[in-house]
Amino acid sequence: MTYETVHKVKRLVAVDCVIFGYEHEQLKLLLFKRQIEPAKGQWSLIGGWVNEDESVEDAARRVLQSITGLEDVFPEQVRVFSEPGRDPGGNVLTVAFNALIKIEKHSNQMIREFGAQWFPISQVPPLIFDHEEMLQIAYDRLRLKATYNLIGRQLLPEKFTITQMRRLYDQIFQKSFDPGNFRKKLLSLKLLHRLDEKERYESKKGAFYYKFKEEEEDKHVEPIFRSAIRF
Amino acid sequence: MTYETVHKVKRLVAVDCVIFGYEHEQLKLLLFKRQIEPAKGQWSLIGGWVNEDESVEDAARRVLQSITGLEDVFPEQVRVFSEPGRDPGGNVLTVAFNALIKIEKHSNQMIREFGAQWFPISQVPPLIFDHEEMLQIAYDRLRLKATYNLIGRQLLPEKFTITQMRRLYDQIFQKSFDPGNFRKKLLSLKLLHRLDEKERYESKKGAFYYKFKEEEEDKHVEPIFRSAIRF
DNA sequence: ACAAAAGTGTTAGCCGTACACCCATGT
DNA sequence: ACATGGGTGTACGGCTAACACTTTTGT
Repeated sequence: MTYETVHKVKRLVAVDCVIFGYEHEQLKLLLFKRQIEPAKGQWSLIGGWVNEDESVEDAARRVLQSITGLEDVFPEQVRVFSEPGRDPGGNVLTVAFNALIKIEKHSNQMIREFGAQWFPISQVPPLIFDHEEMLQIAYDRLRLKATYNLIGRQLLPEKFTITQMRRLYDQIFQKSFDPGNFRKKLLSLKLLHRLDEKERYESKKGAFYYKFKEEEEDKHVEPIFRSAIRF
Repeated sequence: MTYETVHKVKRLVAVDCVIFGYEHEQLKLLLFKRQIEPAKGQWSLIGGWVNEDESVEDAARRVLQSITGLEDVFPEQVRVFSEPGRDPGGNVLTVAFNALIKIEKHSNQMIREFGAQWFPISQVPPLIFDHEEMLQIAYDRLRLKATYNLIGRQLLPEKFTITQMRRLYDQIFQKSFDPGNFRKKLLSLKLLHRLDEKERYESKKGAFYYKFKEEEEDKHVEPIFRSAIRF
């Protein structure tokens, strides 16, 4: 440890996870009642300390696993927040992460244990410290990603209809995409393949289920809709 | 300091700056001969430790100021690199930053003092540790930014011709933009205003100088060219 | 028969790209 | 006069957005 011999300043390093989920045709955010002082009992993003010999990605995965019980989450860095005084409890450098979660899949018991609650994205309560700024930036990043990648694999069920995907995009961008145009654009990407099975509850006619093609993991695409870019 | 009472792991935190410049119609990168072990004498990005009670942005600005003598640099976060073992000298978490510099403006004396050298972006030597990955990601980020913002204010002289701006974009995207189309697109953004003065060296006819409008600082625009997005 | 969502078709307009072409001027 | 980059014009193709229209089927 070459650098240890000279005295260098070390910092407390944390991760904060912005956990998005999708349920009842609503984009939701998972928030927590803070367990420790300061600001105990107020709503916040879920965070955790980064251990020695651990990457921030691993720390985020560890935190997400402990909360949701899920192993297959893929947290993505948003950015670092390190203004002195951003956390009244100490000089903490935190790395914000985005995570997408299937709400129905995770353990609700864990959630209850941690005093957590899903909030519709349009009805988020006041948050501690700079967490509202973090959320704003994380949400912007999610929309940017949704513009250039077809997201939904981690938010929708394994098989889903075009309409379900459209409703998800409606939620993310807070607008209504044209059903016909959305369908054509989506299928033109060739990232999905149709199953021989129909969804029969949402419409009389029934709508074919689709799945993501396995091989097209996170493929970078042209903007889904030009108008979606603006925000 | 609430969190200090319980023992928490602290980390060495550094910043690494990816410094882009533009000179002789070439996009360049400022690299340094590393002054300390390990890997002393090899090429690297310039880095620095983050002090207590200092944001990573402030640390990046401080490092850039100490190297270039410039006060008005606006480092932008790229992302965190924190894999254990990424730096053989110790367990260092580093935040990568992009910075754009007017090459002719900064103090060359400082540069010499630090064993620094400008490299054309296409002729970068091998770098230490994970700095090549950092550069790759930083460069991708620069191109993304150049797609949605008109950059150049910090790379070109105060007044410049449309052709000079086009050559900068040619360099950034490693392609040749069509002169006529680039001109029309650029002017349609209405981010520049024309001066009553002409550049007289590069062509017989002479080309009007343009300046950035002061009020349009970092305005978010539609993609400059659709084809520029792909990379 | 009607409603309601699935799915297809059509059209107008915008915009990117390619490329032709004139302009101004120093040699 | 001619070469050179500055600057303008045009035309084609592809895509978006708006919306009409057909299909299917449960009630």
